[in-house]
Amino acid sequence: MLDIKVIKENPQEVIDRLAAKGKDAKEEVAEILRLDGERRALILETDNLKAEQNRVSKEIPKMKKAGEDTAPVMAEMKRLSEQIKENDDKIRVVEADFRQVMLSLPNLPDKDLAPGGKENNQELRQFGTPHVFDFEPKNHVDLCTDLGLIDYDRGTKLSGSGFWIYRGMGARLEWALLNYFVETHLNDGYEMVLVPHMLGAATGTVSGQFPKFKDEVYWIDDGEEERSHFMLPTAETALVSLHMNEILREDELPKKYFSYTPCFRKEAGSHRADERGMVRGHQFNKVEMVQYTLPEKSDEAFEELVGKAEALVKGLGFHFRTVKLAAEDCSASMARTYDIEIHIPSMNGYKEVSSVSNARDYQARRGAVRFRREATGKTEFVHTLNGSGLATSRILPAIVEQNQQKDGSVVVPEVLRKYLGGIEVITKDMKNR
RNA sequence: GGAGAAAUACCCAAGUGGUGAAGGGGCUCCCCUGCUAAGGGAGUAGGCCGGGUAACCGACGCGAGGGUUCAAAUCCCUCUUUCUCCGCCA
Repeated sequence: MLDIKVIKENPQEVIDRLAAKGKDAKEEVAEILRLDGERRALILETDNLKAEQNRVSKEIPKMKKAGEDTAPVMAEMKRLSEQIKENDDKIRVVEADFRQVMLSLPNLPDKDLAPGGKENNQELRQFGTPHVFDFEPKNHVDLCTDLGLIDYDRGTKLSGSGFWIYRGMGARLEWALLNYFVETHLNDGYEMVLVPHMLGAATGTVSGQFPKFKDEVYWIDDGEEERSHFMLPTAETALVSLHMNEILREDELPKKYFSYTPCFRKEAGSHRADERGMVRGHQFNKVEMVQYTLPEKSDEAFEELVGKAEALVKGLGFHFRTVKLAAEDCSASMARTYDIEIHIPSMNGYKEVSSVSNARDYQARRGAVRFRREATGKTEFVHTLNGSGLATSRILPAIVEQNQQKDGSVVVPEVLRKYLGGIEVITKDMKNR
């Protein structure tokens, strides 16, 4: 949610900055200003009526004690009471409308972002060089099938298209990756948090996935939406809501968390021929990092998160590039996002393995996550940041494709070997182990 | 899943329709006491919203949301959470 003060003071700037994100907010901004004016006028009028009501209410017991006739006052108060009720109803409607429009506006992109979409993304840096093969490399679907790492057919049998099963060395490799991520984050001083995989609707609103993306998550039960649960699409949704409606102490910040969860997404209509295998499924494993910081410290925290994600990819020995997303390619809640992309030979291109974002105070406003500034005693909104560290669903395909050898075996990245009992190469004869 | 009880500030807790939501602990400041302990005094209810340059004023505020009433912590309804008991169960 944006700050109403900023919208009021400089509506044109808000419109201009949202335009960079491909959002024409002219109508919404006008509507917000109109509703805000209406709201304030109603509140002013009604507060005065209530002040009058409170004042007279205190007189009534005194009058009764003095034996005065209170009937005329009561009649007057009855009218006042009805007027107040009527106004309160109006305020409720206006505030609900106001909130709805406010929630629908995306976050302002940082000023240094290129406007427009993907085509304006800017590569910041590269690490390493793309792998070169002296034989015809196989794609990860064939490799995973041949090596018995992934059982696509039975995944489909169990749950339909978009699901797969990790088996034997495949499951162990997946688990090794998760262990590698967990251990790294622990060493960096992040708190490990295991969250519920089914979340209440409010969490989706805080992180900014709702109301826009309600149709992209799996809902568990019918009935009233506020009481329904959905399968979490990313641990960000849970971690960013952890301190909803709390006032944190300044010295508690920054809070650094990470979570491992499966992530569940409908991915409706996003199937593409070049995304075979494990690149896009309805369920995938991810370790997610989240920080809550002081506003003036969020840029620093952002660089830390990007550095951590890069270090994980580097540790696996991958060539990657870090890309600064153009305004329109950032998701609605985010002020800035860097993607880390690795090369997947069979896809002839780079695929995102981590996305690190700074939401600034946008999510904190939606969730009322505040801290008390010691110097002033006042509350302020925290900044929230998140980054994948990492999602395995694209790392495992990259490992098997980039580390494949001519005979179809796959070299295990060195950092993972200690989690695999020292195994250095995965071969066909390891099936079902 | 069923029955009962509960939810008031940092903690404990009083308060069943009427002017400022008791009291205690803790915390902060002051006094006294040669240190300590003890004692005395004062302060300590939040957050949001509205008006105002500000001091300040007003509205709201007793788990949440509605309702009854001139007036609700208090009465009614719905929901949430916690505790106790019963049932079911990996």
